[in-house]
Amino acid sequence: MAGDKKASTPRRDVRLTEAGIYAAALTLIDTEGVEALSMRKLAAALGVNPMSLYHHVENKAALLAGVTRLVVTDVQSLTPSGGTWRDQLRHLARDFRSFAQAHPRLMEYAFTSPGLIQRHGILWLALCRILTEAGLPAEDVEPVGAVLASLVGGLLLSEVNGALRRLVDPATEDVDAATARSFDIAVDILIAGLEPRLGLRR
Amino acid sequence: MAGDKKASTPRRDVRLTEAGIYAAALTLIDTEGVEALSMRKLAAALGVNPMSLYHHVENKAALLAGVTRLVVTDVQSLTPSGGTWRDQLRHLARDFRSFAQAHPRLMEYAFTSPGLIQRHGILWLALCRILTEAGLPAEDVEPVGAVLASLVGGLLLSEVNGALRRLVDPATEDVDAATARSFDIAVDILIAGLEPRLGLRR
DNA sequence: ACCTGAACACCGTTCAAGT
DNA sequence: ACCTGAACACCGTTCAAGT
Repeated sequence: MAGDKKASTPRRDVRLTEAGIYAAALTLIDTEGVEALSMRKLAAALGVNPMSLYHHVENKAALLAGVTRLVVTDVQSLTPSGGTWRDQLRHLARDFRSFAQAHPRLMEYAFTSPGLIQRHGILWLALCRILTEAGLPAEDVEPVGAVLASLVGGLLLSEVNGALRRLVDPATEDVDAATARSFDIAVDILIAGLEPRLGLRR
Repeated sequence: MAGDKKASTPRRDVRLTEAGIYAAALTLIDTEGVEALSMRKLAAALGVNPMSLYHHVENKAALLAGVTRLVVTDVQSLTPSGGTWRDQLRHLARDFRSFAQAHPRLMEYAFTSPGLIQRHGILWLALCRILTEAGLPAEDVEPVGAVLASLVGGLLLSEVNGALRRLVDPATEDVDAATARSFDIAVDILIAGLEPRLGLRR
């Protein structure tokens, strides 16, 4: 109703800002995919000269990194909450998944390049805390955590890029249910697989 | 000694062929990465006009798919062999890993796009067979197999793109040993996690 | 300080023309 | 049949110039 031709942000002369650029880039990515994002198209969406972007963003790589950072730090809402370590791990995995599903096109890129899960990032710290509380020996927490994060990341990537859908029987009618089930299976396997590594205390 | 400027293949007038194009593309990818592969550079490496490629390959996407297929069907050497299902699964995982490590730059791309692991492909069939023989209920074989493939794929991607290296303590001196250990941890977790899903027979 | 136009060195791909 | 040159519609980015 507002702007038909100029996408959703006709912010003509509103003064360019780094955050504004990231926001516009994100909606472009969500709509058309990362491969469709170009500095020139982004500038056009913002109603600005392509070169103006370079005053706020170093280059395209930095732009993509910035957008990813913006989205990933948005997941602050991780509820560590109580429950058994199993429940907490399951909860964390779900958070990770819904975060991936919020911006699947971006995730296709983000999972590919390293640095999605940051050391000292929220996901990482939460994961390590849960593993420690579960009774995993201290020296195993980081290596096992890294492995778990990579495994789950891979699963989410397969879900997001359709590889999982292609592997599971293609005749499935309810795709969403099938991939949700896949996710549950994965988390169950990982939790059960963790069990023997924990200390004697349950 | 032979050709210094023209890369390794100075195949001037040897008549262009689909296989030759794939081979040249693969060495280019192995050397400089997928993002450095362009139709024009590839043509230059072959000593040929860029447009000539289009007589043997539909477009760049088909080229990449072809190179991936070429490499992936090269892993025929999967030794199903005997041993417990645990050993066989471990063996299969290692095959998958060494295949990823043979062409890491290509894998960065291949893991990202769906279709690396094909239904009815060798890896997939071997995986399903092992799971069946392990005693996994028949209706679980495909969903669990899809999940395992995605999980391991994610781990290998993290290894290949450096995400894993970044997550595990960056002060590690022997990086290869650390990522090899990560892989062993992952496979152990997956095998242990599979255990409770198997039938009563061991 | 912020923005811009012109320009450079690239892309993938189409198409009509050559042999 | 196979190859090519010119051309089209794009890229990211630099740089000197404008306000």
